[in-house]
Amino acid sequence: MIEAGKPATKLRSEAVEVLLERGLIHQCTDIEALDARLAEGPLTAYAGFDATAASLHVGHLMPLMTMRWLQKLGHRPIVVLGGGTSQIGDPSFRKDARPLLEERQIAANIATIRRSVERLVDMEGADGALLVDNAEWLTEFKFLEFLRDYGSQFTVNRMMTFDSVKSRLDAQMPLTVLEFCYMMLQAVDFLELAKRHDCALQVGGSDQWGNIVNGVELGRRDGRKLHGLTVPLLTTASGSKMGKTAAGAVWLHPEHLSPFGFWQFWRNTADADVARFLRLFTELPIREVERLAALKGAELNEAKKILATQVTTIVHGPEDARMALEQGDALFSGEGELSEPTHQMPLKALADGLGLLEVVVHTGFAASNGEARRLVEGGGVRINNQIVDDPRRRIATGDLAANDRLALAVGKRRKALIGFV
RNA sequence: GGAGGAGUGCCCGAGUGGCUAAAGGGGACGGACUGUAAAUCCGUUGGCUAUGCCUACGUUGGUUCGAAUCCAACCUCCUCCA
Repeated sequence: MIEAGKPATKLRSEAVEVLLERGLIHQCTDIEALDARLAEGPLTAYAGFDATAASLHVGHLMPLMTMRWLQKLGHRPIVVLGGGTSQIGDPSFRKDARPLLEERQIAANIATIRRSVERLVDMEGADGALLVDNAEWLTEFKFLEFLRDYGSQFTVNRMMTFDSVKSRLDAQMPLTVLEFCYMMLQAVDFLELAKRHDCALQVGGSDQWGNIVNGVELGRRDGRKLHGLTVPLLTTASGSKMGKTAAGAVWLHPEHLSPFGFWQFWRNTADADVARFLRLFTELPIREVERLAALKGAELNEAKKILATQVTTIVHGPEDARMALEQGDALFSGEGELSEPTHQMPLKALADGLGLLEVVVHTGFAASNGEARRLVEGGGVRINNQIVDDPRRRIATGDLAANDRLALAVGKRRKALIGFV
């Protein structure tokens, strides 16, 4: 296996060229072979997402952007929703087992994730992207058959060499057979997609490398040439994992993070990250990316707005992006206020006695009551533009503006308008 | 195979019986400054139905009124010897 990077020979495919240029390639099983294959003609590629949370987050955006580029360049994406694998839980690089999800929960998560995915890849037409659920085939297997057909293709020896499970074994934490088999299932997914849809490439996060390699190897035993590609781990210039804020992940689904909150996240990008993020998360021509990245000082703020608006357009659509841009401008240029609610809470809650902390947590600006309390005590929380430093403060009808709305701000940049209905 | 050292909170790392939800640093978040940036300075940094309760110092058991701290076994990593 070749780790990453630059092919020794000249590139032949536009796809590899674009993905490299965009910074979307971290590792590849065989970049030259993939390049040659992509140059030959349309290829079918897949990226899988487990339904472990109710929404995708910005970390998932990179494989999805890869899918978009491939589609744009004439290839066909398949997005696999892990209705089957989510029942197992991927142990990769995890210190302990995930709590097992209920089937109902998985189904609900999948429905939400599906909506985000449908925005990101074009499902229309005969050549459109496919959206499939691996429960379709994984739940069909009979245990003995599965063991005989696939269990014989894997050795425990090989499986234990993967870093993704090694950490768990080293830490002497239990790794159940259930979890250990996850990589087999993902490998089988790949082979199944190869058989059903002639899929020959799997794209995933760098933590998926082991799972992907297993699929490629399984394919080889079946006489197929499959390829694997990982996107880089998303980090900020300051070196920390990105996509998680103190209060949690940056969700793609509007119910979990409002389009305005999403826009704000990108608008708040550090100077040093602007160029890289424009490459990774927008589809602006490289020439334009370079022009924007070259802006100096405060002018870079324009580039950040363009970044935010572009990404928001891709994820939430042009309408929401435009509104977010307008609200952002109004909010930070002068006395403007949010005009549309970013969050909803039941009006009834007021009567029952609604605490300020609860509201802060509800907006996602704090992950727990304790954190919300600290924010309030530190003078970082404002209601209707007034700093409120009493954590026991309750929200009453009198706090609401017209239309039963409450303006809440945490820090200078995070603002919400809560609509009570 | 033998001898020694180590495993701590998101990360690094101090702590060798109560004053330890655990020094210090990084990161993150809030405040000041600014360009909704960076750097700098100040503050905060386990959870909860909260004058209390729960969870946390590799794992499991033990000693003790009381353990991250002592004992035993186990697991993993490092160094030295064979």
